[in-house]
Amino acid sequence: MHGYDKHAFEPFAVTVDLAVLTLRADALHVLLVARGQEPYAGRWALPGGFLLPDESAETAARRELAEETGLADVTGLHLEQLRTYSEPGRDPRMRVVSVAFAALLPDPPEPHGGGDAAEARWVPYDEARGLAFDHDRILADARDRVGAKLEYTCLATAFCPAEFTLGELQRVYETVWGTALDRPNFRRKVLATPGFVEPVPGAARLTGGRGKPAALYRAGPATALHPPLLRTPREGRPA
Amino acid sequence: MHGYDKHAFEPFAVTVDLAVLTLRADALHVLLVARGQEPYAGRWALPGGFLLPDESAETAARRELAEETGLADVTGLHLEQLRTYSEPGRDPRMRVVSVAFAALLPDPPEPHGGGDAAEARWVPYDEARGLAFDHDRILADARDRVGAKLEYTCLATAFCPAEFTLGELQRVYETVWGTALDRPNFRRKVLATPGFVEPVPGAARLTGGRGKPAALYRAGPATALHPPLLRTPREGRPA
DNA sequence: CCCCTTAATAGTCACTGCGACTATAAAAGG
DNA sequence: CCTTTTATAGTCGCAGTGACTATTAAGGGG
Repeated sequence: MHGYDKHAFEPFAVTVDLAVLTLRADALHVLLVARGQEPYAGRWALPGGFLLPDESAETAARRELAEETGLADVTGLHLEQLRTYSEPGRDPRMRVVSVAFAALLPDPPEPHGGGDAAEARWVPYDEARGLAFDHDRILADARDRVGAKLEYTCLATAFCPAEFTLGELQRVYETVWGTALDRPNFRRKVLATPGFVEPVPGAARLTGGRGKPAALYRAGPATALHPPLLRTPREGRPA
Repeated sequence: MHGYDKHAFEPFAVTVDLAVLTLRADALHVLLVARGQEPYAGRWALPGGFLLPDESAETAARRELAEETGLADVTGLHLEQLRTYSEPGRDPRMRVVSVAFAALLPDPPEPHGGGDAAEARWVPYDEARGLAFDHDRILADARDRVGAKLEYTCLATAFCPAEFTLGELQRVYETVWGTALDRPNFRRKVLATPGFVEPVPGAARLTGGRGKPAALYRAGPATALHPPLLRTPREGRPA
């Protein structure tokens, strides 16, 4: 009850764990670091670390994100608090309470070795199993949360660069959800939602693609989708 | 990271804070306790307390819920982890990291004095302002989360007793959302969602109400609402 | 240079879900 | 017997959307 002299309390170690997600080659990838020491030495784990004395969990998460990705500016990146994992046995050494975050990156930096991690790699989501601690669960929760928020928020643009085509935006949905979407219907829906995307004044993408050049869009001011873009899959996976 | 010998770490106090919500007289109420000591002595606060050494946050939250409500069995009650509040200045005495939960009660127990709280009261949500610490924000977050989850989950039944009428279920939505809903449309929507509610074999509520006796329903096995029950208000508040 | 492929964009059609509304049924109270 | 209250049944029309076809504009290969 908030009365420190009425109840003894145990000190806990508090960490943040980050599920850093991005899209590489039309597949959802997650940033993993190799553990160099026990426990779980040699296993892959989510990046993370301890809270410093004057940090909030959000501040610590953004600091870790900058360290691990090597990116100079992480201020614009979407950071989402998932939940806190506090089961007594989740770290075999001591009580560690961990606040988990999901981070969404538009352009993944190269397979780097930033921060103090021995090794860091982008791993396809489907191959990221057998992680250290309870990180399998944290990663699954991150994907669930992001997938759900795609339905009723404008979160998808967080996976896209500043200017993007509707095809790229659609591929975000298809990749995270693992379903194929009808292109004209997706287009109609996105453009009918005010503030979701806005066209870049006078531009079209030309020599890059194979087909007809697509118009470029920017993320709009809207944050919620009304009505939502519901997950109703067709049969196949995206080509 | 996660290498304890590479980085020093600060020990933190970890608490849980509970936004215990219920419906009394067609108004959303929250359980508050009066603080007896500094800081915020005399102010109202959300119930909560420290994690014990062998407890997860969920376990501690359920223990606190039982202590504060005085209920013998809290196993069936819905407990929802909101998020973790960890800003450095949120407790003036020391670093306290708090995992916040929302708890939903069907039948509120009488204005009790359970647990070790000096005084505990049910307070209408609209009058619960000026709480201690950052509890105003936690409470607002709780209401937002519950309101949002009513849209796309079957959470509303957590506010109802084991057997309830569709009118009671509708009043949950109207009270939490603060909007009036069309009764025939609500009924059609709920009954069209498989697994949301199921009729009690042979029962109807008789002498209690004023009008035609309503059929009784139980919560069904479904957990998600597809498609969702979107918040589209009419003009007035419920009578 | 023509044609095939690829991808973006435009448009159609029908069905579903839902908001708005009206009508009927079954109780209590005066 | 009437009014009031609440539950239940049903109707109508529109918006959103799934499924589908057509057209446009690029690149690549013969």
